[in-house]
Order: sequence, then C-alpha cells, then structure tokens
Amino acid sequence: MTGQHTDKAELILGAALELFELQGFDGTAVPELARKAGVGTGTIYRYFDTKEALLNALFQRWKGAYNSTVLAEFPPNLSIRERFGLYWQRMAGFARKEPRAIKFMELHHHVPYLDATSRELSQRYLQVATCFIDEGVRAGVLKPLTPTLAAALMWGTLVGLMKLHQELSDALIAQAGDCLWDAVRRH
Amino acid sequence: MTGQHTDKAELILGAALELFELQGFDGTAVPELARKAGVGTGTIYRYFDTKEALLNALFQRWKGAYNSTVLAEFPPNLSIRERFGLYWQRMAGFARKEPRAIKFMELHHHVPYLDATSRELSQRYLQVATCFIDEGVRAGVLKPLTPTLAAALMWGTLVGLMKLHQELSDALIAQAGDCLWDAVRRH
Amino acid sequence: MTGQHTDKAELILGAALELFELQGFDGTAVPELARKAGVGTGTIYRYFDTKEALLNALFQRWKGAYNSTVLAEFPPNLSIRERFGLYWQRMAGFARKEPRAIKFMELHHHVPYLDATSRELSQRYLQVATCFIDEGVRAGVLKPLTPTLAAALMWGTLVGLMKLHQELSDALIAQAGDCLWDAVRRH
Amino acid sequence: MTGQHTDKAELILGAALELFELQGFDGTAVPELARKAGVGTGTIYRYFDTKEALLNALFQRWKGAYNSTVLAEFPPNLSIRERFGLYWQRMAGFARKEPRAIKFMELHHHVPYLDATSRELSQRYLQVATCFIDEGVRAGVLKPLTPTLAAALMWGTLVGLMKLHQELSDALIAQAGDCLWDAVRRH
DNA sequence: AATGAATGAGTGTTCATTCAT
DNA sequence: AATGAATGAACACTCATTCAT
Repeated sequence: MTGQHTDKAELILGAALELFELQGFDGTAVPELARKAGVGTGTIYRYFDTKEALLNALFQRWKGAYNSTVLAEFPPNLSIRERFGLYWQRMAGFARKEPRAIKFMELHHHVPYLDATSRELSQRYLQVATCFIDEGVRAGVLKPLTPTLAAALMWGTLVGLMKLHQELSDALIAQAGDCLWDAVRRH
Repeated sequence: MTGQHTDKAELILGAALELFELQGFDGTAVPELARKAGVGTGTIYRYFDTKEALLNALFQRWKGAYNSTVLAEFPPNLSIRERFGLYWQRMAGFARKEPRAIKFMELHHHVPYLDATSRELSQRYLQVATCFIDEGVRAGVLKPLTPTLAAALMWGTLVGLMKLHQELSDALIAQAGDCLWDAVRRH
Repeated sequence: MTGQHTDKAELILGAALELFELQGFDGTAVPELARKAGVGTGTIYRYFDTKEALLNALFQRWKGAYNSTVLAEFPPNLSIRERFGLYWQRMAGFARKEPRAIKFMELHHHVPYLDATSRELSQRYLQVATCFIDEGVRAGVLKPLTPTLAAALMWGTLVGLMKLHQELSDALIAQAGDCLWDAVRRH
Repeated sequence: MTGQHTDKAELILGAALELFELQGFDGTAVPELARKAGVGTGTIYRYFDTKEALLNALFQRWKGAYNSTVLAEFPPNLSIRERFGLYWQRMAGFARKEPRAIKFMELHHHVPYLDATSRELSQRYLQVATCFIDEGVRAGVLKPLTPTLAAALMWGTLVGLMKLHQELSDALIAQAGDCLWDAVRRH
C-alpha cells in the first residue's frame, strides 16, 4: 500500500550488477554491496541465501533478459540478410541499453560458482544460431559455418568493442554489422 | 652446477597463470598458489613484493611474449592479404600454444590493479593495426576500418572461440581466418 | 533496557591495558587481546581502526585521566609545601588506584606509533611544573630547578617504586614524599 | 691472524643494543638486525641459540658492565657524603658514556623472557645500597630509608632525566646530585 | 521485515629459525 | 665459519554469514 515498492531485492540486484561488473564477484564485499544498495547487510540474506545465490540470480536475470530480447522470434518473411541485420541490431541495442549487463555476463561467464540453470541459459543461443545457419546455407547465402564460430564472431566482436569504447555509436555498430555480414555470407 | 634451474620464480609464475586464469586474481589465495607451485608461502614474497606485483609481473611477461610473437616485423614483400593471414596465424598459433595465457590476459584486462607498464603493453597493438589498415586502405584492399573495430573482430573472435572450444583445430582456425579476411577486405 | 552496558570498547581497552603493560604493544597479538577481552577478533576492528589506533586511544584515555587527576587546580590559599604534598599525594594515589595505567604509560612513552595527540598530552605537565617552581623560587622556598629535573625526580621515583614493590604502602609514599620535598626545597 | 677480530658476535651485540633500545625486542626483526650488524641472518644463530638468548646475553653484558662500574669498591676513607657523590657520578658517567645501554636495560627490565641470571644481576645493587644506608644511618648522616626507595630515587631520576634530555650536561648532573643528596640525608 | 553488531575462519603478509651450499 | 634462500606458523586485518533486537 505504501506505493514505493521497488522491493529491496531490486535495489540489491542493481548494486550487485554495478559492483560485480566493476570489481568482480570475489572483489566485492557483501557489506560494501549493502551500502551501495542502501539496505542493511542482513537484509541481503533475507532475499538471497548466499552471495553465490545472489550471483546466480543476477546472472539468470540478465541472461534471461538478453535471451528474451535477442533470441526472440523474428517477424515472418524476412530475408536471411534482414534477419542477420536484425539480430545484430538486437545485440548491439541491448549492449547500448545495458552495457553493464553485457560486461557482467562476459566477466562471469566462466566462474566456478555458476549453477546449472545459469549455464543452461548461456547455451540457449546455440539452437537459434544452428537453425539460422542451416537455413542460410541451404539457401546458398551463408558459408557453412560452425555455429560456435558464428557466435564467437558476433559476441566476441561486440564485447571487444565495448572494452575498447566508452559508448558504441550508431556508425560504429553499423560498420561492425557490415563487417560481420561480410564475414559470414557466401561470396 | 645442478643444471636444473627452473628457479622458484618460474614455478610461482606457472602456478599463478593456471590459478588466476581459472579462478581470477581475487578468487585465488596466496597459500593455495604456494601449494600449487610447490613452494612455501613465504617464498612467494621473496620474489614478488605483493600479490598485485605478482599479477603485474605475470601480465607483463605474457603480454610481452604475445607482443613479441604477434606484433613482430613481417617478412618483406608480403601482400596485404598474406600479411593478414600471417597475423591471424600468429594470433591463433599463440592461442593454441598458450591458451591459458590468452584467457588470463583477457580476464585481467580490466582489473584495477594493473600498473602503468601493464596497461602500456596492452596498447602496443594499436600502432601496428593502424599502420596496417592505413596501408591496406591506400592500396584499395581493406575497408576504412576503425582500428579498434579491427582489433575487436580479431581478438574478440579468438577469445570467443577459446571460450567455446577445448582446442582450436586447424580447420576451425582456417575457417575463422577466412571469415575475418572477408570481414575486413573491401568487396 | 538491559542496564548492563559495559560496551565492548570498554572490555577491549581493559584487556589492552593489562596485556600491553605486561608484554608491550609489539608483544601482544590481537587475537590474544580479543580472547582476554572476551570478544571476537573482528569486533576489535569495529571499535578501533588499527592496533595502533587502539594503542593511542588507550594512551590518551589514561594520560587524560592522569592529567585530570594530578594536574587539576589546587585549592586556594595553600602554601608551596602543602601544594607540593598534595601534588605528590595525587600522583601516588593515582599510582595506587591504577598501577597498570602508570606502568603502561611509562612503557609506551617512547614508542614510534604514538600520534600527535598522545604526545601532546604527555607534555601537559610541563606548564604546571614550570609555574609551580617559578612561584616557589620567587617565594624563596624552592631551589631554582630545571622543570624537567623536578619531573624526573618525581615521576622517576614513582615509577621506580612501582617497579620494585608490589604495592605502595602509605608509609612508603609518605617517606618518599618527604625525601622529594627535601630534594627540591631550598635549605 | 687477520688482525681484524672484532668478532661477529660483537657486531651483532652492537646492532642489537641500538635496535632493541629504539624499537624494543618484539619490534625488532632478526633479519633487520643482521643487516644492521652487517652479517648474514644465519650467522646470528651461530653465536646465539635464539633471539631470546641474544637478548639475555646483551642484557647480562650491560648489566654486568654497569654493576662493575657503579657498584665497584669505593676508595677507603671516604665520607658518606663523598661516597654518595661518587656513586652518583659513576651512575651519571655511565649514562653519559652509554646512554643506549641505560635505556635498553630500563626498557627490558620487565620483559617476560629475561632468564634467572639476568634477573639476578638486576638485584645486585640492593646489597650495596643496604650496607651503605645502614652505615649512613648509624653515623647519623642518612635518613633510615628503605633501600628500594633510595634506588627508586636515584635510578628513577637518572632514567627520567635521560628520557627528557638529549644529553646530560655537567651542570644538570651536579644539580640532580645535590637534590638527591638532600633527599636522602638527615636534616 | 529489517537491521547492523558480532563473529571466527580466512586473507595477504611477516618473521624466527633452519639448512644446503 | 658464514651465508641467505626457504619455510610455515603466526601476525594484523577482512569478510560472509548469523542473530538479537
């Protein structure tokens, strides 16, 4: 009834995203996180069983959001080229809107305390990529790429750009998109 | 006289590479590192002033090795295409020979405790890339790419591949090299 | 509500006085101190930033208490002899009530980690001593003593007695007081 | 035969006197001591079993030297007053020649790791003092002082002066000696 | 429901002591 | 006889987690 219901959990996840991305999971102390979130230290443990559980919750929230945005169904009747372009636009758009989320996911992709659910979410893209490539190959438009190579090209380039630039400009994204299309299409 | 002179420092750096790459700097305890290296805890501090100093020594050693290998002078009279291919071969060859070093450098590229020397070494590639692109553009062979985009494409793809594969096969490297060349060449 | 509010800080300072006096600052380990105080190791750092800060807090508390007791204003209309006697009574009384505090202050008078405030408190007595001697000399009652000699006589004797006796008896204090008066008065 | 035979033990004891007096026993590291002495760390253990043994050796050397100098037989046919004056001159002279030794002995008088021999040497003065006072009392020259009070007056004043002054001037020593004589003589 | 004081296991680092040279 | 590299227990200090309020 109070109206103000951002829920403490939200504040905590927000602070965690910022600190984990900047300092890493092991480099961030729980009391520091609580201060940043503006809640008591103990409160964090009311919402998350352990620090690791918080990490997984955060990871799943953002990997889920990424998957929902980027791996969503494509409008019907799009050409391979158009779908590729849209896919890249989604990736880059997400990266621009939530740069911290991208960096956080990249930095914690490998950590030993990600649970099964987190790992599973990280694999979701593969199916989509495989289908897309299959279709493109059958249509004679795409090279017969290993799906992981396609993934490495696109995700790797996106992350690489984010590490080297403060902000991704429209022009840069467009240029990168063109390069990537040239990388994967049949010549 | 003994001949066997692996030097403790070498053992420590070896253990550090393995553990830092796997668990990150903050996730690795010094005694754990000592055990892995097969030396006493105190011995580490005989060779490195602090844990951070060890990180920087390790980073500089490997970034230096990478630079020496990958950024080395090219044989004369190579075409742009040939030089590009050689460059990618060097990168991929280094990654195959020292996969842990690549992952370690990537994971610690951003950490707050890298010193000036470490950061400087990380920037070395830019000059080489810029010259190469300039030349290629003048020759009408390359797209007029932002050097950081070229770097993001190549390094990002390499790192992306390493995260997704246990080992990089010749075929995969060759396929990736072709894609990248298509990505950067003028069509 | 509980009424029992000795405050952990008080427990810590109490344990520190006992251990620092007995074993010295460098000879006392923080966990040992915590055990003696009946608190957790970490708790000490909730109340004091560092071990050195604890030392200074302790030093200032006791030097302050000593100054308040011993350097307090004298009742008016006392003769020089009476004031001298009262001064010695105050010193000896403090030493009897808080023998550990006296020994602690003496043992740590010189240590390199006393801060400016601690050092300043240690100098307070000088002004009082100087005024007193001046007045006594003008009245023809006291020898024209260097104030530091007077201080050395009185403080040194008090500390010397405490090192050689378990407890200071009234008789011993009185005898010492008489000797000291004979030492400083004009004959 | 080399001629240069200050013996390493001497170098070590010299360095120890300086460092223990300045930083205390627990505040001084053995390697630091070795560096100061100009010998290898291991060499210290060739001459002294442990750090504590070194402390006791140092303490006994200086307490012995002090006793030899200060408690030595007096020339015959000296009056009580003359003997008292000579005693004070010896104490002050020793303090002027070896100020570090005095401060070292004072600082470590109480430490838990002094052995029986060290403690015994610290008690030697008592006999001398007792005899002297007895004789002076019988002669009607001295107050019937508790020997420890006499000791506290003299040693305490000497140490107090050394803490407050860089160097002890002849005038200051003479003034102090006069005060102390007035303190102990019968009026 | 929310807190933050309290904790002790764990951190990076030092140091008395040993021992191969 | 002399060294100093090597060690692991111990140090000052931190932090994930608990729990009384």
